[in-house]
Amino acid sequence: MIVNDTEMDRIFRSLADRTRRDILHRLVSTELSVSEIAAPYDLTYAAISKHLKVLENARLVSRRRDGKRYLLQANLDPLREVDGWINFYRRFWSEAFDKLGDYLAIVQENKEDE
Amino acid sequence: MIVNDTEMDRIFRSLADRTRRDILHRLVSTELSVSEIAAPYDLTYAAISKHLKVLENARLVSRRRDGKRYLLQANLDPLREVDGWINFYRRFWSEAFDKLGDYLAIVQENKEDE
DNA sequence: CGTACATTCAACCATGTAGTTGAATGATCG
DNA sequence: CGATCATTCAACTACATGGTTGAATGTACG
Repeated sequence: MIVNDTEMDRIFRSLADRTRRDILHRLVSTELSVSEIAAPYDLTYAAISKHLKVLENARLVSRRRDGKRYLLQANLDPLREVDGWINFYRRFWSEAFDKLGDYLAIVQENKEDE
Repeated sequence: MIVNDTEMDRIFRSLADRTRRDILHRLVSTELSVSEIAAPYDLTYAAISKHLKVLENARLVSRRRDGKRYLLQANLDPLREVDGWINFYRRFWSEAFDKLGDYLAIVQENKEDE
C-alpha cells in the first residue's frame, strides 16, 4: 500500500463535501485562481480558502504563485489510491470481474514490457 | 446519476475512517454479529454501534435479527457509485484510458444484449 | 512609496463526530 | 416469570468542521 490510513482518511474526508468535489472537478483540466474558484458559490473567500486547504492536505490540489494570485490545479494521484482501494470490492459486485481482471492483468503486463 | 450529493457525502464520509473501512472489509464475505465485529477493536460496544449506524446510513451495511443478536453484512452498491464517480477522472491519470474505455464500452454492450 | 488587489489569518459560532459511562431495551432460556 | 445475554440509548466530553467577519499579509502598479 502506498498511502497510510490517515492519508486515506484525509482523501475520503475531503471528497465528502459537494463543494469540494465540484471544485476538484473544475480544476482537472484548467488552472484557476482562488477568486475564479470562488465565483460560482455563495460563500466567502475565507470559506473557499478553507476548502482548498482541505483538498491540498489530501494532496488532491496543488498551488503555485502567479503574481498576486495563486493558481490551483487538481492532482489526481490520490484518486488512484481510492481506485486501488475500491478495486478489491469490484469482484463482489460484478460478474464481469474475471474478464476485467484478465484485461487489467494484460494491461499490467504490457506496462511491465515497456 | 443515481445517488444525490448528500448521499455521496455520506458514503465518502463513512469511508473516511479506518475502523469503518476495516469493518466493511470484514463484512464483505461474512455476516457477523455486533460483538464479533467489536472483538478486534479496543472500543466499547456503543462506539462500534455508532460506527455501524454510520455505515448503515450510507447503505454500506445492512442488518437482520438473529435471535438476540443482530447480523450485519456489507452492501457494496454504494461503492459502485463511488466507482462511477471516480471513473470520470480515470482518463486523466491513465494513458490506457482509451483502451479501457473501449473495453468497458464492449462490456456495456454485452450487458445490454442480455 | 502608497494604494489597491488577491488571499489568508484569527477569532468566533453552531453543529457534527468519536469516544466514554451507565441505564434501558428486547430476545432467550431455565 | 426472572435472570441473562446482546445491543442500543441518553447524556456527556473533547475535538473537528464549515461557516462568518474583520484585520493582516504579500504582490503589483502608478
